[in-house]
Amino acid sequence: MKRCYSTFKKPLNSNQLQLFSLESCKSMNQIKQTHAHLITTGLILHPITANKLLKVLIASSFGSLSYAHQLFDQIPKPDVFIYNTMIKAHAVIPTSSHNSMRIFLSMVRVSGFLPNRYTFVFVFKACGNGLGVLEGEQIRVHAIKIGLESNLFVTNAMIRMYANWGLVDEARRVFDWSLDQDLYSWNIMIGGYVGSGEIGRAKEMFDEMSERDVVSWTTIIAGYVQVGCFKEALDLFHEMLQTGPPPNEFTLASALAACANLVALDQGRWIHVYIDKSEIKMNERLLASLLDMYAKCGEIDFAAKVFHDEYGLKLKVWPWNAMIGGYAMHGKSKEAIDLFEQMKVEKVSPNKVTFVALLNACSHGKLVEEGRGYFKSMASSYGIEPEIEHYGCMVDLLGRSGLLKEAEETVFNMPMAPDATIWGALLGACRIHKDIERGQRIGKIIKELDSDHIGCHVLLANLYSASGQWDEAKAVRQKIEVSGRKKTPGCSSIELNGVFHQFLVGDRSHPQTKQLYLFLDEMTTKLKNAGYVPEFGEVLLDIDDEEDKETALSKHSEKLAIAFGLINTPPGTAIRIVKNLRVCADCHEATKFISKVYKREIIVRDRIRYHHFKDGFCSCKDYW
DNA sequence: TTAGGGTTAG
Repeated sequence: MKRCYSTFKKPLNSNQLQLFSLESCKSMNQIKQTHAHLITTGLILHPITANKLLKVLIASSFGSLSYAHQLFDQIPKPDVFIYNTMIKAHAVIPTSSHNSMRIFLSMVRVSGFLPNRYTFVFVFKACGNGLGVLEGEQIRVHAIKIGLESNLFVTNAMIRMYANWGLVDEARRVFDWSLDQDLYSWNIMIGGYVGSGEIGRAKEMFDEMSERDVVSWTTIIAGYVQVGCFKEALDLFHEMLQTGPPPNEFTLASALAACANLVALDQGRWIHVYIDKSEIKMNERLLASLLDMYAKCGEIDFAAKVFHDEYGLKLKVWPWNAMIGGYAMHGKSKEAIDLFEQMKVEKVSPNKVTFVALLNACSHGKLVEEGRGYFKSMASSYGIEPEIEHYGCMVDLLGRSGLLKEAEETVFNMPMAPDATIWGALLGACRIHKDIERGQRIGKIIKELDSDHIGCHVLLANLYSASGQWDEAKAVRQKIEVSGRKKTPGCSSIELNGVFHQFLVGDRSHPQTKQLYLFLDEMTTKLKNAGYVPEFGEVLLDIDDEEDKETALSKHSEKLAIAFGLINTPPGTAIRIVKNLRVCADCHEATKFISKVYKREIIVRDRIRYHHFKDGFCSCKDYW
């Protein structure tokens, strides 16, 4: 406001006045009015004015790229600036990047301009953002001819382009050949390795850096989060706090993701306080990470409080998605649906992630009709075409609620090829409802596809053993072993005073092992006295002896972790466990009894959702 | 002298 006032006090010439009114445009209508005015006064012929109008159209939230493009087509003699502005605008939109190329070629061939270093930065961006290697190489030849290939900005854009294509070795070659590299070059390379899943090489480069800024740190921390090394990510975050630059909102979002996945509530809370105390600007993404952390640490009600307190960010879709996803995880389907309806009232447009969360909520609450309705509304009411993830949700929803035929039909009628997750959802449903015939049929398809998804084969083996067909189960297991692929071992962890303790099935590596197993024996007896009966259907090995079956069950990783929690925490405190796979029926039953017998709240997060055990009941109401 | 490169959900 102050600046506007002082600008008005100074006398302006008509040109300045036009530029000023352009920048203060608040709607498409105002832009159109100004545009008309620029035409009548002839000012539109001035390249700077035309470019300014283009920029407003491209950069403002209400502007439109197609209008900008129309304007661009009407400019009789666009200068290099205007060309570059248009190339850049199209470059950042993957579906539009071919337009960048078209404009570039027209600039060179029709107008006969020599591209400058800015031009190449934008065109390379477009190439890495939706165009192919052929186009990129073609542009590279142009750059070499003009002698701009060695310009640092251009080189960095090229490194980024190759990294985007997944050609990280070629990116590295450009990096190594480059005469000088700066912090950006290094950060782009590290980001490239991270994007290709090569966290080891990313870390090597990170360690070699003579100087690291906040982006270097954030990239490597986010990289560890991406590959599931949450502990390493958090360790690096602590190292950064001690020796590195102050974290920014990007860093904290990644650190929160690590806390969320480790169920490290104390550290997550610490970051929340850090955000409030420091100058970190809360944005919709950081808020979403914060809500996700609270939800994943079991504090869904507190997440809701934070969400409602941050009213200013309620116009963005990210926090809504985090909350709806959080409710879904906790099986609070009604709350998730209410929030989605509230979102409509607030006129926040949902995106595809919103529907994944919403359909998951329906799935966990067995809300078949609602799920069907929302799935249909995606395309008809919101213009969002369902993607494979949404079909996955539907297969899961239908299958788990027992509508196996409809679930199978959904898979066969999908507009895209089903992936391993889809087959897994269907097979999982067959297992829950003990539909051997269908399961075998699905299993055969999976075998034919020779899916790399090891989980599918394991599910098939489990389906056989759950129905007592030990020979078939053995055969599938042997095939898995022969193929040399490894089943992900069940692993549960618990945080105690900031230290994580991990347990595998039958783990004997923990220092407290002896005490732990003694406690487990005692615990099993107590549970049985309270009415607990082991569920042998979950014993996946061909064991004849009842007693041995029971021993196999009692060593499941979540039981070990819970026992460890019971031993090491004061009576009455909640125990938080995180498991990498789904919780098994027997552990689920046992944990209900533990919560009652030991008077503890036990919050277990499995691969898909939360189980909140209290007084002998679970929040999932035995439907998961 | 109106422009440039790197990092954040399911």
